[in-house]
Amino acid sequence: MDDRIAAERFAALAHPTRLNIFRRLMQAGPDGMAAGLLAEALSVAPNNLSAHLNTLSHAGLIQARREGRSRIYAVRIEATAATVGFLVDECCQGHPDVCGVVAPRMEPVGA
Amino acid sequence: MDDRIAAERFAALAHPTRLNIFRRLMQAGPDGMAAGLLAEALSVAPNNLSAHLNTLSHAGLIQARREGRSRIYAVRIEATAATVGFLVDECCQGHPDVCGVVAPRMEPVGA
DNA sequence: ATTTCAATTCAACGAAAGTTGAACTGATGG
DNA sequence: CCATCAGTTCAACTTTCGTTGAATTGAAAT
Repeated sequence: MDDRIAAERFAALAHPTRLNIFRRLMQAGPDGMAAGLLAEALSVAPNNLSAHLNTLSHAGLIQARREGRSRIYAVRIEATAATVGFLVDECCQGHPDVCGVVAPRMEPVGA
Repeated sequence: MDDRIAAERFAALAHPTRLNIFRRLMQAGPDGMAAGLLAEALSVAPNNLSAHLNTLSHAGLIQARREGRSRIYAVRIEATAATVGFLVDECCQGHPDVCGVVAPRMEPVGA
């Protein structure tokens, strides 16, 4: 992944409100969540929320679809995974032990 | 980890130059690297670099020590690991498969 | 057609981040 | 003590970000 894209994605996550939005959308799963519900759940003004959603969208971390008069937002899983992967790769350079935090609980299927 | 701290750390990484600094310091390992060498390696003006190092420092991602007239910077591994962990936890909420991307090549021992 | 609801867009403002060049601190060597 | 080298700090400026309230789009219902 390009450094600039990575930086843009970190920037998108670098705000408490957006981090909350992201978390909620992650909890919501692939079906996503309407903007209005997000606004209410997080007590954010709708126009304000729109701006934040736009930032996350532009960074490629989320995606919107229309449904009736609502707009449903959902996390873009591949992009998110790639971002995690990028950070992990950065971290592991020369120090794989750092990444131990990521997948320490994995058990071989046959165990 | 507190959301605000996480956001601050993402913000610290949300800049191409700082991302490069961070990567170099990761490569350098626990011994770290002098500010001057970093400045030369990354072609960044020393005062500018100082500002970025300060941002990363304040976010807790790196640490400085004095050595002669140089100042040596090194990554704070625990903090870095915690940050990766935070992001992974966020991502896995309700969708553990996302984290699969991190370690997709793992083969069950018995397979 | 008009009203209503969901959400975004716009213009304007204040606050924060990034950059630049000059001045400064602190350690080393003559 | 004076010069020098490493690095930081400072003040000024520009750019970008975040927030606010009002106006707008687009879909649904009457």
